Amino acid sequence: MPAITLPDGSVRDYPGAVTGTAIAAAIGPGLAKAAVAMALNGKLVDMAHEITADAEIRFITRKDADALPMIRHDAAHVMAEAVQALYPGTQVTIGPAIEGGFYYDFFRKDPFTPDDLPAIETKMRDIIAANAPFTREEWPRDDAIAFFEARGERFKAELIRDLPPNEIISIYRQGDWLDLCRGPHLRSTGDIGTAFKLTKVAGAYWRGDHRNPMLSRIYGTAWRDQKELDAHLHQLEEAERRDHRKLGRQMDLFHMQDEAVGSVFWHEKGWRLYRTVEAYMRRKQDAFGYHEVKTPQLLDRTLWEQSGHWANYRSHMFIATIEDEDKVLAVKPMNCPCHVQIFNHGLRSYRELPLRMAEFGACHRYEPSGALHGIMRVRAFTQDDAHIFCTEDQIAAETVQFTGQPHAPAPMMCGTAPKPPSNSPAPKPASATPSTPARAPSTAPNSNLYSATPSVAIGNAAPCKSISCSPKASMPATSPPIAAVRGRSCSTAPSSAASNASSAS
RNA sequence: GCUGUCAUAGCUCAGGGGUAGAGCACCUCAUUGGUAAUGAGGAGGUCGAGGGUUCAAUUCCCUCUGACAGCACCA
Repeated sequence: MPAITLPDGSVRDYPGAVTGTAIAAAIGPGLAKAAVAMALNGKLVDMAHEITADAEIRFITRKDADALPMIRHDAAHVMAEAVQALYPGTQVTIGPAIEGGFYYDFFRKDPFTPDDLPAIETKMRDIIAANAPFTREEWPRDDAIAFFEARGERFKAELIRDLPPNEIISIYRQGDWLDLCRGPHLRSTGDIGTAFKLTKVAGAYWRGDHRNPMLSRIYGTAWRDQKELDAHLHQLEEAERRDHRKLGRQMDLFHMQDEAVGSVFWHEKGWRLYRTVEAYMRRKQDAFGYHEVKTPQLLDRTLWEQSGHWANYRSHMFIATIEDEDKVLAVKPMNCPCHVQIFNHGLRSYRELPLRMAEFGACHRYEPSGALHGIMRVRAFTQDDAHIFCTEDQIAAETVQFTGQPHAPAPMMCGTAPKPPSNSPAPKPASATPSTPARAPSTAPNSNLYSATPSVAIGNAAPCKSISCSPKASMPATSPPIAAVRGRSCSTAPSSAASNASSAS
């Protein structure tokens, strides 16, 4: 005797199991026509889903935001049917909805090309026009595996085999075609509508692993109506107009050429912008108590062996040798070991901590050719890098301050810094006083000077997000353990710093 | 790196086995009231590089390099 509660609070009692379709029909023909799915106790399910217990339901129409991912997911199914109809022997794998659209990965000897898209799209429109209902079935696992294997669908069979043991194996049919799918789906292919477009083809590794076979992926975009589709396509055009590579050329800011792949030739106007940004960042980090340094770009391999970079990133490092010396140097891919060298130089006192060391470090990395992208992913770049040397006790506060800092209003004018708040661990950026001169960290042990640097690189490499700590060995035995908290992180610390370890994050 | 597409004038592109074309930009002259384009003329290219096929290659084939999209990577 399920009691169905509707969004308006009304309750309808049913003598037995009831489907969303029946409830919508009972409410009215308009809703019955418009409802394409329902939220059952907040979870999206098919209209044909049988409700057997008391529940709250809400119907989803095509106007509902929740309908959009379903439209896209269904479009992916229809695309897969179209592809298999047009290209027999093509194996299906997975096809999810994604932001802005959907894709489906296929396995096929000859990958798809953009020329194939119009035919597939036409076939999809036929399938949608046929308006075949989506129907759900639940199959025994072994039957499902046997079925897909018999059809030569080894990827699908593998997927089913790897599903958790208690997972229900559901199959969705649309006309003569079927696919393994968790659902839910719209009522029928016609519910997808016509506001979709296949956009591009691309390679993609099976299960996202480069050791696996390369699949052929087709991307599409799908929307609730033509207006939305047009708006989306328009947005893409606008984004293209604003592409930094295009603007860089139009505004004469920079260029790149084959003789220096992944490196930027800054023209006068571009370099002026660069310097403006750098000056801003330098003012900020001065004010936040960072000490700017400059370290070498070419360093002996022994240092990189110590740091662990040689073992982990050798294939991404540029190497330099000299004819009359038996030395191997590496162009630095990171600044970390260099900063540690400065910290190691001479005697240090815990009174200097936290010591925030910053550098506009010119780094080079041999990035994979396929990863290069304008001046966003390059092989030569300047890292706005920083390392914070501090006691274990200071790690939390430094980290909190660092991570909060990017959103803090700049508390300073050039050459000034905020007055350190009294010993509270959390920063109070908003209350910063802009007129207090910067304080040298060496005179302020355990102080709460604002820390952290805006971790933005100019012409950067891959994004770095983690914060890690490096133990440091050569401190006097009486001193507190030292940790290096870093803005832009590396996974390895100098191995010379083996003892006295304080580790975190 | 992988899959696919591509590489022709400064830019955006067309072309196609018989040593290259447009628009814009540029230069010259004329014009100069007019908000996305004044008129006339001119200059500008070893058709990415190297091989191969051919009487002949920018065009067809191969290799390489680079770009673009996605995937993988991203200290």
